[in-house]
Amino acid sequence: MEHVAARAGVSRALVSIVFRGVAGASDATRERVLAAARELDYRPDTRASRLGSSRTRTLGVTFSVGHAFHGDLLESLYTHADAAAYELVLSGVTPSRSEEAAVETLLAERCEGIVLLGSSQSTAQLTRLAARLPVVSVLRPATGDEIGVVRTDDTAGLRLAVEHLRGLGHTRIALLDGGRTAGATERRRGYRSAMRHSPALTEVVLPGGLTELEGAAAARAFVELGADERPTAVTAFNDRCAIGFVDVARQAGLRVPGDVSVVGFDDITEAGYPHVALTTVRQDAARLGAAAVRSLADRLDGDPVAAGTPAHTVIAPELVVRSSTAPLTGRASS
Amino acid sequence: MEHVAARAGVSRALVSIVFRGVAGASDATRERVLAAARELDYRPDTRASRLGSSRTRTLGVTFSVGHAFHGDLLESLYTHADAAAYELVLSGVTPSRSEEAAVETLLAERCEGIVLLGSSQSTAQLTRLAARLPVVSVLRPATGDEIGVVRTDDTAGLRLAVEHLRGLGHTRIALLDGGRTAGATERRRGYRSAMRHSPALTEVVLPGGLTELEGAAAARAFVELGADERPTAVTAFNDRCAIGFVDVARQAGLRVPGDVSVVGFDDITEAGYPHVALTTVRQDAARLGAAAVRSLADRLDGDPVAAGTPAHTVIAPELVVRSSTAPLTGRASS
DNA sequence: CCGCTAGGTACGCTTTCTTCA
DNA sequence: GTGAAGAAAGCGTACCTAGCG
Repeated sequence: MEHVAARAGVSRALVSIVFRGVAGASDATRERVLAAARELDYRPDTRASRLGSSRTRTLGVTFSVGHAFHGDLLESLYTHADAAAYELVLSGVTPSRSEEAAVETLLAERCEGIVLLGSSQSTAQLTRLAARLPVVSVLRPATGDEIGVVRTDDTAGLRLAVEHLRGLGHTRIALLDGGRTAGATERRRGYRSAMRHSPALTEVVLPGGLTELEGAAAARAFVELGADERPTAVTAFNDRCAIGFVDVARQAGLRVPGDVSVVGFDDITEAGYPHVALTTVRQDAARLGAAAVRSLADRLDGDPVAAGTPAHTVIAPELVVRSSTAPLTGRASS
Repeated sequence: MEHVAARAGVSRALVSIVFRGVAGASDATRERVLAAARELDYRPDTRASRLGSSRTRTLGVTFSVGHAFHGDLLESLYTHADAAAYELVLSGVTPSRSEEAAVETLLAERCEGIVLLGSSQSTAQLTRLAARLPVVSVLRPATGDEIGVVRTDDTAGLRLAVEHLRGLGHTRIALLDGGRTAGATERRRGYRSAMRHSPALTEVVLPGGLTELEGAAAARAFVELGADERPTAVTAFNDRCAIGFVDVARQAGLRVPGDVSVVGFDDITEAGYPHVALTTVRQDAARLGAAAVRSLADRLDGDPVAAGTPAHTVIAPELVVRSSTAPLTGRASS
């Protein structure tokens, strides 16, 4: 920094002013400083700047590595954090690296707030963490006043799915359940409430899960059902589960959507590929990420309204109709 | 830190010694300090520790968010960095956040070395970066003495695939090419050299790519080929491409492996699912990650042998035979 | 020699102050 | 009033030295 100051013929304080982008330097000087920095290949040391200032302006994020939808969320988080003048520090969760460990490193980095993507921590753990610094849980509903929540209206999402299938004439509609995964309870509730809305509908809940593997297993169970009692439509916990289901159903000779209509959840990139063309309930990654950053930024930047109990932002899902669903035909099963 | 010292009845220097895990404190004191820290919920500030010491003991990693195989690599990197007493700082690449930007933030964090996963930077950029600090490119071959490379032997991988198919009696074997992606050139070379090994083999190169989308497109082109000239086997750029190909081929009425055998590359988790059961060339994520960390650690920890030209580590791939390949039958096409 | 204290400097910045043109 | 210099304190550690029992 001193070298840059010397080269630009200014004081070190000026260099600091220029790099922080605050007022106090003329455009000419600003350009001179930046030129000197470029020539010396200098860039401010983020460790030192965070130490020096009272604020670190850093948000921590835990995410599951290799999780497609988390990738979409990260993209949105990067964009909105940048716009709000925050930096992101990432901490990955892997089969051998727990979410707790990931959070530990974020705390040691002294980030000011934490975004948890699809957290699997207990409410007690979340509450303890939220007592320490602002926390927002994305995709996972959480109780407690201290913790911000940003999620899709899962219940409404499943209602959309069921309504869509009912509108196509289906009455026996199965749910591929998500078990104890984040959001699964809400989706089950949405399914049940939509199904009970009309007495003509028959509920069938099959164990599903997060991945194609569980969708495939569910499809095998589905095929085992006699043609008479077999549902004519299925709404899955998520897209990957739906895709696994479709694969195995087709391998077993069922036509999709001819014999069974399938609806997913998330709208991951793959769902939109022409050869997949999965009808699904879209979660809006862009808005989820924006809301997560806003939740933390509002609290950190001292918005007195937000300072109290953090809001629970629930974003409306959207049904995306593609080619995995079709009207019920006379012969429901082959 | 001062509070912890006071609570444990020791000096600040002792607290530092305990948390750095260096010699100079008795076990009893060590326990007392840790207990005090636990009670006060104290943990050392990594920003400050890195500032204070001459070494940051930090490795930067760029990766593509949502990329399944990068997730596997990250897991391995976390494990081995930890073992080598380095911390990892992650910087994600997204459609709207370039690899250059990702590297910038890593440099500003003052990490001591950089791991690039599937870099798409030019050789000139890589060379410039490598002149600044130790760099290792994983999955992407790179020329230049300054830059470490850790990759799978892509050429050998495609030879394995072709040999496997030839051993099953196939002679018309197509390649779904990866274009300009990292490693594609090497795989193409492996394909060509293996095919030319035997005059009986007929080369067919179709444009493929990284995702199911491109595999699906290749399958459409494949189906268009007359049954006579249509290859009986396909080796794809990677698993996702292979999976897209299989999906569309089956939708078009071709049997896999009855009418066409398919080999992938990578061995992503999905390839091993029973309903997918893709024969593929496995890249060993665990060893790739280990080698990447070792490459940097050797150079950083002053191993005089490694200090010169960093090694190019090439890891042997392994053929994993599942159910997407079968012997050529009398009627090669339906 | 070990375990420890006490006090210092260093790290690379931020931030605030006063001063000057 | 605005742009800038220069000084000084501080951030939370690491690390060193001197010294004590």
